[in-house]
Amino acid sequence: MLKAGDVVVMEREDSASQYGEMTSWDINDIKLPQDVRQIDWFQEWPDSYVKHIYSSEDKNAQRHHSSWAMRNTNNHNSRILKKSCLGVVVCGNDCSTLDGRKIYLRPAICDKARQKQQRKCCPNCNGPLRLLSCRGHGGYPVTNFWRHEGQFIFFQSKGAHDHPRPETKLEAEARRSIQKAQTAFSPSSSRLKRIREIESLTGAMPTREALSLLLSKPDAYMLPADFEGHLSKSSREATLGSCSGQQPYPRAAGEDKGSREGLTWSRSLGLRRTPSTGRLCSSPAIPTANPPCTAPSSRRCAQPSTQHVLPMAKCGHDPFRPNAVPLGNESCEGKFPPAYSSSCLPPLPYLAPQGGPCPMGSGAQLHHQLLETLRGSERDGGEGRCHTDLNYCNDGTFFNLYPLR
DNA sequence: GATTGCGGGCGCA
DNA sequence: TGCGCCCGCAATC
Repeated sequence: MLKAGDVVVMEREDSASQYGEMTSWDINDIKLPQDVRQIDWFQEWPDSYVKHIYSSEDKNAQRHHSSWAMRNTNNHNSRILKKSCLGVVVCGNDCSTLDGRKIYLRPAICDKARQKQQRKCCPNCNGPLRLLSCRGHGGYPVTNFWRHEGQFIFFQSKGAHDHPRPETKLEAEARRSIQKAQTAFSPSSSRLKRIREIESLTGAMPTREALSLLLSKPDAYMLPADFEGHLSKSSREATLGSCSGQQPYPRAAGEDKGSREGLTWSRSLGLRRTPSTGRLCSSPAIPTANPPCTAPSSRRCAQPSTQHVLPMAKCGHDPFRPNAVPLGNESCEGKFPPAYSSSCLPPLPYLAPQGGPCPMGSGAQLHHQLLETLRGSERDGGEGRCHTDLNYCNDGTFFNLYPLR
């Protein structure tokens, strides 16, 4: 089996796909090449007519993973797995956040779940959601083919996506989890009720803890255990899957434009910072009002959360030509090491705080308090826990997951 | 509940 | 025959 440092040379060329593109094999060939000199780095966002050869030990390749929303398609060939792109779910009102970001949700893979998803409303403006189908392959969805052959997994993509990138699977999962958590901990949650009861019974000012709960958004950060577990799990999975497998896969620089791009956009969701302070850029991202949409802000903020918003004009991104983004654009990219991809670090959803300006000063204080609380629980939780989450906190990302108002 | 893989079946070119 | 698509099922998370 292939391992890092094995016979197979894994050159970190700018274009790991070059070899794949240059090869003459086709996924339908009876016999695929086995004298592979170079395997490719896993591509999260394969686009256009590309071919890749992955190691059979590549976890992502094993799972036929793609950050595009790909559904299984029956090609009546058990040797070749075929998947077709579902496109992206956009806001029917074509709304944007104040800073010009668009809503690009990940279509549910399951048909039923997708239909259900389309009955839901835009997390930004409460408008209808619309599925933007992929027509990048001669009017048909882009198709991806996977074929396991010996030590390698052959990948072939046909068609160029003619739509923006949806949120990644991790982002979508996080969004669902947060929505779930917010539903479970609505303002009428028992915890808040209890605080109010205590307050009314004692007639005293709320305790510091209770104050924190009241001033901040209790239902935004008082998460159920399973939610925390979910995020941790996602972190672990992503780390195991993409970063710490048998092969210490750093991403191939150039060819990984797509992944970097996804990274960039993901970062821009949760890691916006003011350039000067390095803190989170709170104001532009806060949809205190949303002219294009008429939905009440309370509704927006009721499920703020996790809208997947992509930078448009601000970062000069054209979602249809994402690869045109200059790498290392600090204004758009986060501070994570480039070796990390969005599948390494669970992309964090952007949480739109409830209307009005966000008091960063007191927010930071409460945030610090929250961190201390979490650190305590982290210590209580034992050694086995993933510490990445706290790193997120330190990185400020936690602000976006758990907005303070 | 959602995802994923598989396979039967249908229509079309 | 190849392709796209729909559907249902089972396993898994």
